[in-house]
This record gives sequence, C-alpha cells and structure tokens, in this order.
Amino acid sequence: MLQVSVLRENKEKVIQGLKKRNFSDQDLVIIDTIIVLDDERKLIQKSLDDKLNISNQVAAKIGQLIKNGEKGAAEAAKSEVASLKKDIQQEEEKMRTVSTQLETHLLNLPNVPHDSVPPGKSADDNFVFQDWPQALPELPDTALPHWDLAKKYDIFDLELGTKITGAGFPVYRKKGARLQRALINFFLDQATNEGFEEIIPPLMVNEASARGTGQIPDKEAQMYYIERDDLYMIPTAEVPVTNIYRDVILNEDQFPVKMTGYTPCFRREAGSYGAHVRGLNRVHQFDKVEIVVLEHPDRSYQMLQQMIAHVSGLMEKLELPYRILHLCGGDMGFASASTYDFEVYSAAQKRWLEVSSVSNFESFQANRLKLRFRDGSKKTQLAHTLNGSALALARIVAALLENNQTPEGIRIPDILVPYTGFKILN
RNA sequence: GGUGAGAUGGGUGAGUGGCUGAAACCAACAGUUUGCUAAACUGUCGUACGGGUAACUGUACCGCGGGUUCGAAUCCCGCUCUCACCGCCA
Repeated sequence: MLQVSVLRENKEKVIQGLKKRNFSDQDLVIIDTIIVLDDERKLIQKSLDDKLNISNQVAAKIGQLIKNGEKGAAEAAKSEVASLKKDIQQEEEKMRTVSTQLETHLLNLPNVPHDSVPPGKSADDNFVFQDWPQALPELPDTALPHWDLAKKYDIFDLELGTKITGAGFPVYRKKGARLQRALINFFLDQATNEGFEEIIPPLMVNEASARGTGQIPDKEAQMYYIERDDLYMIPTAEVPVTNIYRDVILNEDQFPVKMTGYTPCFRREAGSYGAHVRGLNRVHQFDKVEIVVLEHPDRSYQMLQQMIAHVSGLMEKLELPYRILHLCGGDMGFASASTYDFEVYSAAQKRWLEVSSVSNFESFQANRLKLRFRDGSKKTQLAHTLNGSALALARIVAALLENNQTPEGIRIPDILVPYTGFKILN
C-alpha cells in the first residue's frame, strides 16, 4: 500500500510509474480522488478532534462541580454536552465512511515501478537483463520430457497424487524424493552461508498476515483457505517469514535483516491447461527455499543486486542454462517496485521455465505491515522489504532431469552429489 | 474439548469511575563527576493521525470489538490470546 504522502509529494513520479503499468488517463484519476478524500479526512478529523476536546473539557468541569457540591450547575453542563455528543456521533460516522473509501482505494492501487523498470504491456515485453551466453543445449530426438523420465525411473508420480489428493499434487519417490531433499538442503546451506538466518515458519497464516504481504485482497483466490479455522495455506514462505516483522520498529543498525526458509507452497492456480502445465511445470504443491530481506531504503537496490547474484550463483552451481528477465511494467506483480525473473531452459520441452522471482517491494509491504525503523533523528520510517526464490524446486527438477539425461541415467551435478549420495539417477 | 487464572509502556509491575498516557523500579539514551572502567547524580525516554513556520498543541490507543456514564485502564457483554490443571493425542 502506498502512502498518501507519497502521492502528494511525488505525484508526477507516481503518474509516470503507473503509466508504465498501463494506467490510462482515466485510471489515473484515482490519484486525485485519493488526495481529495484525504483532504476531506483531515478536515473531518480536525472538526471531530475539536468537538472531542470540548466534550473532554466539559466532562472535567462536571467532575469539579460535583466535587464542589454544585449539583444544579453540573446538571446544566450535562444537558449542554448532550447535543455536542450527537454532533460527535455524526462526525464519527462521516469519518468512518471517508476512511473506508480511502482505504479501499489505496489497497487497490499497485506499487509504483522503479525508474529502471522497462515499459511494456505483457510478458512479451520483458527485458532480457542477462541472457545465456552460450548456445542452448540441444538434445537428441530420443530425449524425453521430464514427465516421461519420471515414469522411466519411477521418481515422481502425478496420477498417484491425483488418487490421494487431486490433480497437481505430485508424489516423489525413490531417488526422486532423495533429489528433492538434496536440493532443499543445498539451497538452505547456500543461503545460510551467505548470512541468511534459517526459519521454519508455520505453513498456515491468519488473515492479518495474508493482508500484510499483500495476498489479500489482491491474490486471495490463489490461496487455499481453511474456513473452519479461518486460516490460509501459504502460497510462499514470504508470507509467514516477512510477517515475523509485522508491527515491529527496528533500530537502524539491525539492517539488513536476512532470512531464509524452506516450505512447501500451496497455490490454487485456477486457469491454464494443456501442455504448458504438464508434469511439474505447474502444480498446486511445490517446495521452495525463499530468501527475505529487510533493508534500509538507501540500500535496498544494492541488496536486490546481491540477491540476484546469489540466485545466479545457485543456477551456475547446478550447471543449468538460465537467463534473467527484468519484468516490464505490464507484467510485474501488484506489490513490487522492481522484479527480476530467473528462467531455466528446459531442453526437452525447448522452453524457458520460471524458477525464481526476485523483487524489491520498497515500502509497499512495509506500509501494510507497519514495519518501521528509527532513523538517526529518532523518527520512524518505513523499511524496505525484498524477497526472492532461491529456489523453487519443481521446475528446477524438471529442467535438471531433461537437460542431464543420458543413456545411462540422469547425471547429477557435482555440487549436489554429496547431498544425493549418487551421481547417476537411474 | 472441560475448568480456573490472567492480558497495562522495551522489561518487571502499581493502578476498581474524574487529580492516570498511565506510579515505581529495571533497561536504554544524553550529560555531570572520574586518570580509565564501575558507581553516583541530573535529564530524556510509547505509537499513530491532525493543527501550527516554530515553540508548542489537539485527538485516539492500557489484548480486540461493542455497551453503560457528563466522564472508563478501572463497570457490563462478546471475542481472541496466554498460563495452569484435566481429557485426548504425534
């Protein structure tokens, strides 16, 4: 959620930014609507506060009168307050109306893209920030997509998952299960070596947490919801981990707060069907190691680059061909100010698959979370939040299986061997 | 699931209707003293939203939401959470 003060003070910048998100002139009217509502809110508050002030004074006076035994005067004062109280009620009613309108508009306004974000309408306009420098791997015609490799080596089973739960819930077995565990441990070790604190968070969150990171109201339909207990299954570790710092005021010297967490992620993902979602390309439950950082506003973009470097390192250690896209305004997430997507090349499907998304949310999430810090002058200021996948497993597994297939089996990258305990998956 | 106790500022903890945005102590911060450290002393020490160039000032908040009252941390109702015991259980 943006702050109204930002809309006021940097209105031109906000307009330019939202245009990158393809806001029309008509859409942009919302900014003025919000400012007008906020002006109105201030007026009402002033008048309400003044009336409350009088009411407080009269109440104190009545107390004195009663103490002094001046009953008549006290009764007179009481009747004086009666009409004032009616006024106050009306003002409070107005205040509620204006505040909820204001809140609704603000909640539905997306974050302002950073200056560096390329313009564009859709995923086709994303900027290739870093391409794969070599020729893309080519496999012989006999090469199999990962869902066929899964059958061949009995490493994961989607039909079985359908029997137990429903479509999109894979069952990993044998060396496939071991590979999952190896990757999780590898990713966690890599992150903790970089100074990220390891967290094992709850896999369900309450509404306040879902709201804090912006899943509600924007992406509510994407989450599984347990009505009986009013809880949401997490779509990413970002939600519980970032919410550790909801309603927290940090000291400046605590920055950067770096956390990592492995969790399964649950996504309803209603929509697309067909070849693009076959196998592990899109599932309802997958494993992911997430990195979350809280940083000083002055340094958050440096941190974003560090996080990109970290994820790049993972891809390189896994010897997977990848590229980095800087998402254009039209393709960015609602809460993000700048997002870089990592895509792995899946040689048998001959497609790029998204495996990581690294974003700086600036103060957008912090505003909802009330995540602040005290600056040098002891004033509180919103912190910046960032996060990224490091990494999401399902599609990494898909690419790894496809790209590394040989007649003898699937070659495990050297760095993973200590984790898997085998060099060839067969 | 049942019963009982509780929820106050960074911490401990007073406070049963007006003098309490909140005592006291601890912690923290700034200063004085000191050869240094410690101790002692003095001062500062919640958040948010407003008004004002500023000094300053208004309002709200004592788990959350309602209610009673001229006036609520304090009384009433509902909820949530924590702790203890019982039951069940990985």
